[in-house]
Amino acid sequence: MAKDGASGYADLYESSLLPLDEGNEPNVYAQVIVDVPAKQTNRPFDYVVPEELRAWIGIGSRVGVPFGPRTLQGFVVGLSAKSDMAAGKLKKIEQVLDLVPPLNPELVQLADWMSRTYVCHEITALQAMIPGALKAKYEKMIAVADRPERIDSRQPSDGEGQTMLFAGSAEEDAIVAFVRQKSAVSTEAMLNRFPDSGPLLKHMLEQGTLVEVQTVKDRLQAKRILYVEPAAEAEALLEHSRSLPSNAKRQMEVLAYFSENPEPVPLSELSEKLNVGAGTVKGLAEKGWLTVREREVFRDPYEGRKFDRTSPLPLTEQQREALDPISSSLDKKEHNVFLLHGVTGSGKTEVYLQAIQQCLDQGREAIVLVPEISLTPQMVERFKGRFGDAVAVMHSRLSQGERYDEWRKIGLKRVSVVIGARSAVFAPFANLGLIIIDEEHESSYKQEESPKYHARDVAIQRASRHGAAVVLGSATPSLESFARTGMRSSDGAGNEAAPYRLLTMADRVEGRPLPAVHIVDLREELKEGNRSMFSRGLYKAIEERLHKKEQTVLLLNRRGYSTFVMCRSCGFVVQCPHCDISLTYHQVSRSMRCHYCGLSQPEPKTCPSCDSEHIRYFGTGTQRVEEELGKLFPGIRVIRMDVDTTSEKGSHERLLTRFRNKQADVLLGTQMVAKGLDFPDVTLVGVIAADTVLHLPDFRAAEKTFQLLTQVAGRAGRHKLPGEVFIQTYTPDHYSIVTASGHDYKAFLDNELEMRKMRGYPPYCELALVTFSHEQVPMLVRAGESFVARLKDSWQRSRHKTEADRSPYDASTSYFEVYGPVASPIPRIKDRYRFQCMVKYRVGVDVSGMLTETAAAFDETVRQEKLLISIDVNPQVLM
DNA sequence: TGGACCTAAGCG
DNA sequence: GCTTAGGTCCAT
Repeated sequence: MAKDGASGYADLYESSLLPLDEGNEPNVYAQVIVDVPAKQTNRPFDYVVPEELRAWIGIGSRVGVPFGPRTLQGFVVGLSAKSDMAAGKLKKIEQVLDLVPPLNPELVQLADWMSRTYVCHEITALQAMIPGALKAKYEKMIAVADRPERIDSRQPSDGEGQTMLFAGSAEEDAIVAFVRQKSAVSTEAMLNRFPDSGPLLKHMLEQGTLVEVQTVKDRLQAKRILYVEPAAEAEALLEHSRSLPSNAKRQMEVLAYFSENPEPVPLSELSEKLNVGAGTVKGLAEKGWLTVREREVFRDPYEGRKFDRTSPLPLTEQQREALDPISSSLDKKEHNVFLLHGVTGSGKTEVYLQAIQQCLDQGREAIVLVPEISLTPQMVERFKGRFGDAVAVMHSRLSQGERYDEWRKIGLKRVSVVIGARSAVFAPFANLGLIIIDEEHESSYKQEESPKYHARDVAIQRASRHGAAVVLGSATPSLESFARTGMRSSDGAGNEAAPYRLLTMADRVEGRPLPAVHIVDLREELKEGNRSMFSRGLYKAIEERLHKKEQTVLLLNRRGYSTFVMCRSCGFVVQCPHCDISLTYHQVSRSMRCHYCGLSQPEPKTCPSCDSEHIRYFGTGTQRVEEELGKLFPGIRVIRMDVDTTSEKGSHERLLTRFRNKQADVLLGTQMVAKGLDFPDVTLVGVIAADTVLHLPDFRAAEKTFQLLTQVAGRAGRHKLPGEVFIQTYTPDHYSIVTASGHDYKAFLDNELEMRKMRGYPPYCELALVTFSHEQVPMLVRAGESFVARLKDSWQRSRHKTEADRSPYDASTSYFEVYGPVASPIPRIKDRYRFQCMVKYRVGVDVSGMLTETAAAFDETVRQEKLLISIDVNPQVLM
């Protein structure tokens, strides 16, 4: 498929409904990927498109197809006039599940790219693109057996006249007629119509008069409500009204209403307005004066909310300089990737908004990705305020129905901007002009389940096919992205070609200063006898804010500090019996839970190991900080934000609104308080313990620490009042903490690149992680070692092929190393042991194919021995 | 020799 | 992934 600039896909989309190929023969064959995520079915199967469905089927259609003995959901990935299969062997597509194909040819192609790049089944990639509401649901239905003559049960053929038990053969005939008329009936509907037919049905199924068939259903239907409208002109209505008996007051009122308001109105609204019952309306409808019909409506999560319209703000010099290149890229409809490096509070959002505006003015569409937790009402408001109803919002806190409806608006061309988390990158637009990824360094853009895609890479892939621009925005760009701007290409990081263009915004708007940052050495505090979790500096600062009625944000980085239960006598830590990790203490239920397998057990009263009673939960949970705050500052109003307080739908928003309205002095929380929040009266930010992430066994630990500290520090002093930040730490000299306190990204970058280069980590190479799991360790060792050997061998052979056309002086060409197998950082999950090996390879080399092939050699073992092999290309988490 | 059980193949 | 055909093994 040629990519010919911007309009290419719009045309393709239109013509995808039965494009004709070769001599104008109609495309009667469809290539379908079926809903079976298995290696042997990971290819298209040919089906006949029946005449009557031909107008409804396009590339990207969801269909129900017979597959073996059952009916499955599938996606049409191709249409053709010919098929290699013998015509007699082909089956027909049974049903089309959507009026409009939910995917388009570009997305179908993207799924193919994903399955190759991220090593997953194509169906898995396709399913990731549609909302949960459309995931297949299979329903057993009863149909009349498809055969010329049915066995007449009234004449028993097999000895004993058992069928005589069912004397009501008339009922049998009635059932057959009923089912035949409806073509297929669910068991419930059947029992509704023939209440006591249970045993008879069973018999008819055994006899073969009736058969069970499977159909594909959606999990959810579009919401429909009843609308009422007049069936005649106003004059006629009044005429009818006069013909009513004088006591039919209600009916008259309704007719009078419609004579003045002829537009359709929801039945519920009408009954409320005129205080009439549904019966009254029904009566009028039966007389033929009114019409009642169902209409599809959207479940609008923001229904009734008014968003104040905003107009573009005048740009600062540096915003203008950042926008200009994006703008000219849009003008030319060229594919470019921009890395917008702007300090917190530099006004990145306004740049996004104006770029989107331009994109919309061109008649193209835009996608905005934000990390799940920063998709706050505040954020939504800014986009809805500027673009109104043209915006669809998609995030996990919507109900399945709401999400489905927001998504439908895209296909129905009701919206041209989508703002959402990771999966919104698949918004089925046909004419994309711009994709924005805010906080591009966030690890939540990487999906940890299959398909293990990175939204940033998928976005760039999509944009390149549309001639669209991509803007990656961050105050703390990931090293991978920064390296791709070519800033450090001299020492080999990233590609020489510098595929991304760097745009910098170094100052906050209106020249507001970045907050002053104090690093507090907790070791010193301890030495001087302060055993509290608040240093004296932070204590004084909080006290001061309380006094001045300003607000404080406190960050408790819970990772590594999660609440585990330990015995103070012997040091025993309660662990999961099936997974090698500590159980987490949940205060609400007073139980111990396993984060990995979901096991839940009561909190131990005495130590299981030494019987001591000195067993208690450890870790500075947010509750403990809250308690301590209460003790130190009596009367302080604290809002706590963590998994416990934000699990309920909408609670996240409620808490933030309360804080915004100054109903609290302190906002205390985990990572979720670090991102994107913007409150004018926050002048103090405290980090309780900065090094919790730093010591995790992850090569990105320093980067994550720097990002988190910079982000949270950016919450202070964003408006008129100046801000101040306290970072409490046991390692005050670590470069990630020192550079974060100086708001010095460049200094951090230089330090970190040095480390990465020395140790051979991204951006100096790329990684792939292969994890093996099995119930027995020896099997893992054997399989793992054999895998590594095969992989190395495979590389050796492929290298000889490619080296010929590469420069012999470029030593990095051959860079390919495999480490392991070694036990995973979490050595056991759900009673399965885990080993992993890590592959390091040169940036830009495609190792996916090699990994797929190598894994294929283990098919036998996978099937027979229940070995599991999981491949993660460019993993974010090395566990 | 019949039946329970297992495995590998095939699904259009 | 699920079903089924065909092969294996054992008890009758």
